[in-house]
Amino acid sequence: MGRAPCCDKANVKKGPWSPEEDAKLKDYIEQHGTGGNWIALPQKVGLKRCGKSCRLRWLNYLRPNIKHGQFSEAEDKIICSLFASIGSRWSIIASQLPGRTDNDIKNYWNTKLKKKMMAMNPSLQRKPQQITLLSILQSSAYSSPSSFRDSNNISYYHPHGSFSYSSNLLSGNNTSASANSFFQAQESFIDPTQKCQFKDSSNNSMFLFGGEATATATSCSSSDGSCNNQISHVIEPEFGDASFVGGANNNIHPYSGVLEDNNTQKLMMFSNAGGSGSVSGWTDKQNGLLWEQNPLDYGLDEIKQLISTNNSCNNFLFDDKKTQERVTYF
DNA sequence: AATTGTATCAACCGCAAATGG
DNA sequence: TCCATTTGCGGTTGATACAAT
Repeated sequence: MGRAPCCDKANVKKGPWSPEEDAKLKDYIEQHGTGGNWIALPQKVGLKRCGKSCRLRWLNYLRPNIKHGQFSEAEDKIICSLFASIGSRWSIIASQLPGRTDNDIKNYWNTKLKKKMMAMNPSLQRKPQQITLLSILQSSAYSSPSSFRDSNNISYYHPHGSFSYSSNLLSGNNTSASANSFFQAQESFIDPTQKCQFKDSSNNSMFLFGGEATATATSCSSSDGSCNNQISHVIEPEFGDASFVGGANNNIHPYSGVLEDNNTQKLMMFSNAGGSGSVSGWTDKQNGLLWEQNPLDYGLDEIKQLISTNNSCNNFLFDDKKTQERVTYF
């Protein structure tokens, strides 16, 4: 028996707020306050929303004096200094920046400021480091299409360029549903009755998995190096030609894995998120070394080191005690 | 102009802490 | 002290906008 939901999910509206909903919530709270109970609030206001959703909408957008848009240099410095001092405690960081919300700061850090900090200190750029395939298979979890994340929250990416598919790359009579069943089936992850083709965007070749009528293995052999949607690899049903060398049964997220083609000794990574995801295309297996640590993916300690060696932030470093003293909790 | 890739950010989710009976 | 409920938080997702090809 799981945890009781905070509201009746079936009768609750989700997704973006309409101007009418915003107006209702804002008017009510300005006149009556929250009443100290967010869960009961939506009913009082006449909104089909979860109480948590109302709270978030009020705190992040509707309450007075919210500041949106460009962060100033001074704000950047405060954010990076506090991050170096206390880590990703966004609500505390937000309490030092009047008008800014924790969500805003978190988004800003994750999408812009972290990259900006790294760009300012190229000496700290991590050198690409190859790791063994085996170590990924034993420790990784799915992170995002094209990368794996290990138990230290470090992600690894395929070093040979971009490789993604969306459901419209599936050919023939396959649908995104069949793609998902391909990725999600954990024990026999290739359904022998389903034929799935994927396009390798690096050279426009196609590769094929499964299918009752097994195609003869063919390879891409065009003279100009482009395969133009020819089938370049065929994985026969029930692993005739390929081995599943990573996946759910190897402690990898069930939607991700690594295939090895026994004939060519090449490897391919796949991962999936909902109706889209990625496949890596085939890559030579080089003594078991395949993936590189993502040079953009820093851990907390490295970010702290980066910030503390960066002049732009040196004047703003706090110690933990002082930070605590200055924080006001509401 | 169409397609594909990438960045952004609002909103959701699950968990832990806080609260109160 | 216990337990149920609510609140707050941080991580993550997914729709959309924008950029690149």
